[in-house]
Amino acid sequence: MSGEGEGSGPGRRPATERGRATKRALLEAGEKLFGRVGYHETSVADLTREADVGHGTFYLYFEGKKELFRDLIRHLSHELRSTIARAVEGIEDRFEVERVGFETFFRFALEHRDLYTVVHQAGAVDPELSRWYYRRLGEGYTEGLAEAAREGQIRDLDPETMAYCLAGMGHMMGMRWVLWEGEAPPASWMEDFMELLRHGLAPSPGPEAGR
Amino acid sequence: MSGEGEGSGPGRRPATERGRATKRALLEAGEKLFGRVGYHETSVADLTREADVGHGTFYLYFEGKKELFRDLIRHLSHELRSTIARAVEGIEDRFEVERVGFETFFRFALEHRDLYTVVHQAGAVDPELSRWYYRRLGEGYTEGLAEAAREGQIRDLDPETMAYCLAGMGHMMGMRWVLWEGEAPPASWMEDFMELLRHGLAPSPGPEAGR
Amino acid sequence: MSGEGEGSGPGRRPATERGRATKRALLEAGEKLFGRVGYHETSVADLTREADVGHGTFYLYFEGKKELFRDLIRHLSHELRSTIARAVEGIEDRFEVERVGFETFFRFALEHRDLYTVVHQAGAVDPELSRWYYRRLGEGYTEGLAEAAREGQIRDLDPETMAYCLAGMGHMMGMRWVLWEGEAPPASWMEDFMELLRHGLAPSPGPEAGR
Amino acid sequence: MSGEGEGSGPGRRPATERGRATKRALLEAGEKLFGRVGYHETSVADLTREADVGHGTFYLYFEGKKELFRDLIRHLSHELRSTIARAVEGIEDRFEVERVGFETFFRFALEHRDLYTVVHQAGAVDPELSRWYYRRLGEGYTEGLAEAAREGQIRDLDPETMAYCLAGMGHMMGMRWVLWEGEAPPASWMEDFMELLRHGLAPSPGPEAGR
DNA sequence: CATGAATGAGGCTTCATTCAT
DNA sequence: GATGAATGAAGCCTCATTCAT
Repeated sequence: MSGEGEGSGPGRRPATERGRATKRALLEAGEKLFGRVGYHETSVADLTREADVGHGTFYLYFEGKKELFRDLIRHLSHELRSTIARAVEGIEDRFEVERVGFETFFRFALEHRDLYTVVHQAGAVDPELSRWYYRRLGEGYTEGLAEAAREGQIRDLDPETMAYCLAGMGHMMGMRWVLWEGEAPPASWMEDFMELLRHGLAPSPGPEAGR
Repeated sequence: MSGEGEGSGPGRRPATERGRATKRALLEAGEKLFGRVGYHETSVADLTREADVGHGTFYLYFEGKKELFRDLIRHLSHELRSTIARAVEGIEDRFEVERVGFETFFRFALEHRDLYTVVHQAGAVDPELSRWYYRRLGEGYTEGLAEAAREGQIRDLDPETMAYCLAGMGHMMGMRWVLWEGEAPPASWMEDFMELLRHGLAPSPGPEAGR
Repeated sequence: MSGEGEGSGPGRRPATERGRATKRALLEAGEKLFGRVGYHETSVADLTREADVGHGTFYLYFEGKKELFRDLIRHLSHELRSTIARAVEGIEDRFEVERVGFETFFRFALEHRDLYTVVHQAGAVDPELSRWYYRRLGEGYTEGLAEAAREGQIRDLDPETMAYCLAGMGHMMGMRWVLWEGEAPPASWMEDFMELLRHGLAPSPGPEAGR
Repeated sequence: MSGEGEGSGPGRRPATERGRATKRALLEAGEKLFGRVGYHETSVADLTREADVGHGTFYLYFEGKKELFRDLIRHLSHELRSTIARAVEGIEDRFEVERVGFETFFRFALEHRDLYTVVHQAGAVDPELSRWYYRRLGEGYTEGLAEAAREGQIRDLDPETMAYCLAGMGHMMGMRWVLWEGEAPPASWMEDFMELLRHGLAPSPGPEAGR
């Protein structure tokens, strides 16, 4: 990944099946408690209690509280990106990619609401980590938009700019609906949002007038 | 504001000029330290040391660390909204309003970088407060877009949807540039961003002539 | 009085009428708050707020919180003793003296319930003061019983022993009724109590009827 | 016990032998320091220092200072009542029960002087707890006296009244001698006290006719 | 006489982390 | 691999008291 500052590595790797189960239980406890109660409001004792393991066991698998947090973010990042990638795989039309992509994103966020909430705390827990997360997301997005632009499917603007703008819209809508209301944005919002995208991103009209 | 739950009010109000200066010094210390070091990494002792007042003095003006934080957010919210309002006052063309508005926003964020960073921690400190902040911003924005839509200046979509989308773009661009790079988004980004806005928001062309 | 330990003196004496009123207000605040909330749970700030005077004003009249407490105890001690003395003045029969004395005591405690509660904290605030209070009470009581014994009105036992025993009964009854129930001991208790005083626990002999 | 309000239970129960020893050490420290220095004058740091354990260890076994205090009172209450009960077990004559009971009480108080002193602070630390303590004591005592009255061994008065009166005498004598002088009431006091119990204040009838 | 701002020592409590079993 | 007891640094907050106005 990138500079963690103190640097680390993923705690100890569990060797036995039992160990794996323990580590998983702790990660799940982290997802649940960090998401619902907050990182700073959750103590290691809370985590081990929730995971139903001994207090000291925690340090067998993580170097500290922050590392569990990082693991969670890394995990979410990977999961989210691959889930979306899988969902849009094979779709040719870029607008369809966007529609499906965002729908997948909102559904994912909703299904992993606790985990999604965790991301929103990243900046306050470890700015570097937050940066890494968004940059990573941005890179993939930029890539996709660049290709669509090359193919003339969308307006020929700086793909990174477009990526951050689109991501921002998704971010705010996710906050507004998934985080605050606990539901996906309603159809009407999705339609208007797509309308915005469509005209905003539509390639400039063509031969005679174009740009 | 809205329901804080425990709520309370802004600590004790200073009665003398000296008191006002002390409270101001503490607020400035909070802006600086919360912004640079982070809310959870800043102790009340750090604040009083920075403000150069006795430790106990803090509690004369604030009920606790969180209240100072809230004051800061409230202050920023007000300051930001009124700064933008002043900047776009009198401008007729909605796209010009957007351009100037966002430019003002980025400049403001850059000039109050510490304070701006504080907002990004709000969700992790007090979710309710964060909600209040964004909702407040969203309301004003929605209002403006609704009017522009009524006047036919922009596409007739749900103003709230548009408000959250635009705010999201600004949010992410602010993060990318102001927070990460310490500078305003470069001109090229602003241009592409406006292009996106312009076509996305442009009123639907109507049967005969489009634009 | 006796050894205060750090010794002191009654704060500053108010010189003007206004000063006297202020000091009185503070004493009343002390009676009320110490009584209802407790000595340790009451801060000087609470006292000045209740008395509606400036915070610093307190130290014009008292050397500290403890001194106000002492003043209260001294005052109560004097008031109680003189009230009872006045009530039993002129009564010849010792049993009547006891009856009236205890009734007066309970009524007094009830009417000055806050103040009475204050005494119960004395031991925990300043053991020396508590001792002084009880010893003072004991002395007067002992005196009275000694005289009654000399006159053959009551059994010829060590008057001090009797004094402490009688005081103990009153103390516990006061606790049971005044403190816990907020009312004077009911008539039935008073009767049985007097019966006990008069004849102890031995079953009434009644040569013919016994009971 | 009864309604503590916040109530809770006795901190965490130690699971190992080592834990039990630690908790015991803390309780003993509490008995000693609360007794000699006073509840409010004793800090948790004092307690852990005396018990020779780390500061944080305290909170493994108690929810706070007050809970240790409560444990102490509960413990004393139980200990005292069972000690007296054992001492008077099998004694038929009620006056002998009283004599032995009070002697046992004074001896107990003397041997656990620190702990006994703690009780005297209960009212100032937690009025509810104090009430509980005295009521509990009163109940058992009332019971015993009621039975003796039924058997015609003692005067037929309200047993509760008698219980509180007798308890009061013991209380005050305990204060006068155990607390203030550090010794049990001298034999002369005990004799006169028993005489009082037996016959009350009425003058002894004299050989022929009394008064 | 009165005030209220200011102070800093000191109390309570939490918690990440270590370690012996 | 697992545990839970132990720790002490560090944080938050209160408050009696002083002092300049």
